[in-house]
Amino acid sequence: MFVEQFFLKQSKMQLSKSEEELMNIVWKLKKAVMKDLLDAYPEPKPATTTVATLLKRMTDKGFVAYNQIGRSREYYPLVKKKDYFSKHVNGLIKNFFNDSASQFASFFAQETDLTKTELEELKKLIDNEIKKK
Amino acid sequence: MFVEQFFLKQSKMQLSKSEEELMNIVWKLKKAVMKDLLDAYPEPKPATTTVATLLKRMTDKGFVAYNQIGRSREYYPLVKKKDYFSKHVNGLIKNFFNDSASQFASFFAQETDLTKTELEELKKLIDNEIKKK
DNA sequence: AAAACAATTCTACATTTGTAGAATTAAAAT
DNA sequence: ATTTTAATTCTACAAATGTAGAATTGTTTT
Repeated sequence: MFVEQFFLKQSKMQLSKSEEELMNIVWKLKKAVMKDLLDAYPEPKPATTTVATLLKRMTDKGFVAYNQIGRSREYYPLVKKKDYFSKHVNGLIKNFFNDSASQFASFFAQETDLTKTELEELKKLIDNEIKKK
Repeated sequence: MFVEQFFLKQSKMQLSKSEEELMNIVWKLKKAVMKDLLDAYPEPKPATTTVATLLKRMTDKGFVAYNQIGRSREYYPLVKKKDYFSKHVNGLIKNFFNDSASQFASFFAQETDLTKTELEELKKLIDNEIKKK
């Protein structure tokens, strides 16, 4: 395989559903050893080896790394949730809304059930953003 | 396999990436035979058989159906884009924002690069939503 | 009619994903 | 020191996904 292709693949790679679930735990805990991760899982918890496999794959994909602490490892995220998310949402937007964020926004405002208060807050927030521009 | 499990699976089932891409085309065209679908694909187009496989899987999953027109089929979506989407976005929200739509909203407002004009429009839209409540 | 085209079905196969047992090893608790 | 616990690595395997060739069969063109 060519090196360039390798890197392309690398950057393209994304987490699978269950990796995402685990990633979420990692983000929440910030730093965690196997036990912490397992504890954070809701019932029914997966087998330790399952989590280990996922962590390995996520490490290979460059989403987490770890510090060796004795014989165990303290895992931590390599990508910020925010960044991961932006990409994700932008993918959605690109895929379904002809790359138009505003189209998505209006969809979102209409289709999600935000309460009046939440909407008010959102409005405030947007006002702030407008001021920044 | 138990019937209940079957239905559970059914409802849980979702489209894969490339199925999603195709679904998007189906939504856009509303009704389309193989040729139309292939034409709508950007270069490099997949093999006809690839699309056929995807359509088969999507049909099995209950996302598209078709009318037999002579030799070929006229495919059409069984789920509305909007519905598919809501679920999708709600999944995102649940997964990453502790199920808080407003948290997602604020993330969205801050992290997506909407222009000033778009933000203004969004604000108007939100105002409308507020009035509806 | 012969050739070219369109669509479908079958078969196939490499990768990726979900899940976890077995074996090993070190550390912690009794 | 012996047992228990925690973590890791190795191996495995079924299901899902991405992709498409081969074969077949009508349909349309030339």
